[in-house]
Amino acid sequence: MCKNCKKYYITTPIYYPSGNPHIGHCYTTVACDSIARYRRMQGYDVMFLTGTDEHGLKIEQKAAEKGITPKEYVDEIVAVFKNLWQYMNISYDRYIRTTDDYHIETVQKIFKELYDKGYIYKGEYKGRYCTPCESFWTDSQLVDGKCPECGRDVVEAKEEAYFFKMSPFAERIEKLLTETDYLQPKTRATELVNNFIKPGLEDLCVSRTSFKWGIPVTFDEKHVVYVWIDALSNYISALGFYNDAYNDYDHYWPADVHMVAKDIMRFHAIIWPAMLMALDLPLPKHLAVHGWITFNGQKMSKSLGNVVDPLVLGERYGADAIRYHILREMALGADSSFSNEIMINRINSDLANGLGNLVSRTVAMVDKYFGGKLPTERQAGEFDDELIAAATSLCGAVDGFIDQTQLNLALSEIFKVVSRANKYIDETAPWVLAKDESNKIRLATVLYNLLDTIRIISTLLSAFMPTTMPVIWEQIGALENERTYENAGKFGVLSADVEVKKGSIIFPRIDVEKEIEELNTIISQNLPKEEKEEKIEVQPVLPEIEFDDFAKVDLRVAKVTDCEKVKKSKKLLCLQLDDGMGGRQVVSGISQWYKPDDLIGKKVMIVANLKPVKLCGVESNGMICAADAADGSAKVVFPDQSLPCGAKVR
RNA sequence: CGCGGGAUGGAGCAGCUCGGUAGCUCGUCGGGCUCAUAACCCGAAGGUCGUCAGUUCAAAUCUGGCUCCCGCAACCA
Repeated sequence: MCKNCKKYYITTPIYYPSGNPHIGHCYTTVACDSIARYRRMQGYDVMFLTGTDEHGLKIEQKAAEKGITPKEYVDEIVAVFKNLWQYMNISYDRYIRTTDDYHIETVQKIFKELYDKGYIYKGEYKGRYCTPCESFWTDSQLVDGKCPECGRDVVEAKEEAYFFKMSPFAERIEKLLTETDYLQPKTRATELVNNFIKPGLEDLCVSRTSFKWGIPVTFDEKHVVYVWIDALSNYISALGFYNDAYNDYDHYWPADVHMVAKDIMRFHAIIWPAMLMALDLPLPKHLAVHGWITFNGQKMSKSLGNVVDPLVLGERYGADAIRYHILREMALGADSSFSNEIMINRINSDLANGLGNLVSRTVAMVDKYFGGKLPTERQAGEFDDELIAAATSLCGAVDGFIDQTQLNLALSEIFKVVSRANKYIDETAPWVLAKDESNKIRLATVLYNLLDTIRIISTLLSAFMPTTMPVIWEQIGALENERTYENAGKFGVLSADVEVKKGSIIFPRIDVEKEIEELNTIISQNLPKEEKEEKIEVQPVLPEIEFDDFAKVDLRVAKVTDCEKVKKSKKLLCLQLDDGMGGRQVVSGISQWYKPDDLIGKKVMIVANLKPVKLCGVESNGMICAADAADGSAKVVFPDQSLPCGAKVR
């Protein structure tokens, strides 16, 4: 490692291993990997960190379901993650697990320091408590004011908890978001400021007593550290901050880039800076936020059966093709759609037709016209300058986009040169030159220019597609000292008598229709299996009640006379009902599954004597009976449509 | 009246800061070429730039109203 070089520290989030990795995990990781590789190529002393966030209630529960310890459970999944990263050729320097001893040590020390400094204080977490279940619920989780798990009464209760005081940092954080280039893209800054900072930063609950699978608070053993301080600290514990496992904190911190998906932007944009401020540590330089990968327009979801297994795709098309596709498709900040068709078309047009074919035809001509080895004489000609200019200026353009973490644009620049080179072949028509022996020198020049352009392209692309570029180097005869970053801005680097080696096709063209059919088959094969497995977990029957208890619930039949979406809400429909008693208005959270027209005119069952409440400012007098479907949606329970409005259900 | 982003040829996007021939990729159609992975190159068709009004000699671009989408927050009683 070069001591004089500038350092570069880049991180992915640490992923939560409550399930296997999917293509979304791949995006962040592949993007970071590409940047890390590019920086290394530029001569930076790079530290590239990834890992897993292994504590918490959900892991504890998942492990219990399988009858193994939480550690055994995460060990299994972490192996899957690491296997995928190996397959995708991820060059991380360090892999942190929050269950590692040194991380635990760091978190405990940080927690204590924040406590000693007065930023963490012991307080009370107020909520509704169900004693038999030993669980806290928020008001919104309660079902009819009772425990959603056992249906028993809950009591207003307080749980002891530690809180992190964030308000002292509000002003500095607001400035960080609005006045610096910390957040990329910056468009999201206003959103954060308006939603969280302006209303006043609330103190953050940073410990729990309700589960055990976490890092114990050293000075109060019944508490475990809750996710924020545990997970976010990984970025410095991995460097040896407050532990002896590593000792390069001083060298690498602050991070140059934390890359995250938009769902965890908030924690990295507000809580993490607040923690660092409280600890008096320097802040990371950039937070790069990218969007979701959507599948055929829908958000990825297991129940939709659209979770794309990166390994399956990789086996079919190669890890680099997958890497290329997700990097090329995803713009900083925006969502990007993923579908088999988009991916295959992209691979075909850019990789097979564009780059792969360029290499193939160039090498084939050198082989055919010169037996694989170029003569050393040259003769410049028309079109050369334009190609050379495009090739030599490429490196600078790519640098610029890498600096802004705009990898899709960097790739776009590179492929413009691929196109330019293909055009150059048409302009110079080597096959015509080859017909006349007197043009041999010119022909050699044209082919040399092409080879050297490919050398530049493939050098720059090697950060993005590390597996296949060496194959290209092999074919165009680029030696190790020729395919360096320094040479990416220069022309005429390949030796004059360069020798090519015809090889296999680098990116085979994919038969779109056939392939999509096969992928659909794979997906549909997986679907029924998943659906069977996903038969809903039948909730345990609630404790016995007396008839009198049931009689308290007044169920009625009512007809939907009108129905509309509650504006500014995603889930709520506002229904006007004819209940045979003059009508009433009910709000119901089924907007995702029912359009107003689906319900108007239908008769439904309602709970008629529920205490009225306001939802999103709209009054609701009762509730529509609905049941959970296997796919997680809700379905309204429709009574016999001939029943009169107001009929009592018994 | 919670906050923010968006609506541009069939699809996906750029252009809007600093008004003045509407650009790119894919797709479609026509032509060229034959070195190459039926790939490559050239050309064409296709857009009243969401809607209504205003400012202006001139608006995709500036101003205001409206409609619809998408995030965030809140909300499945």
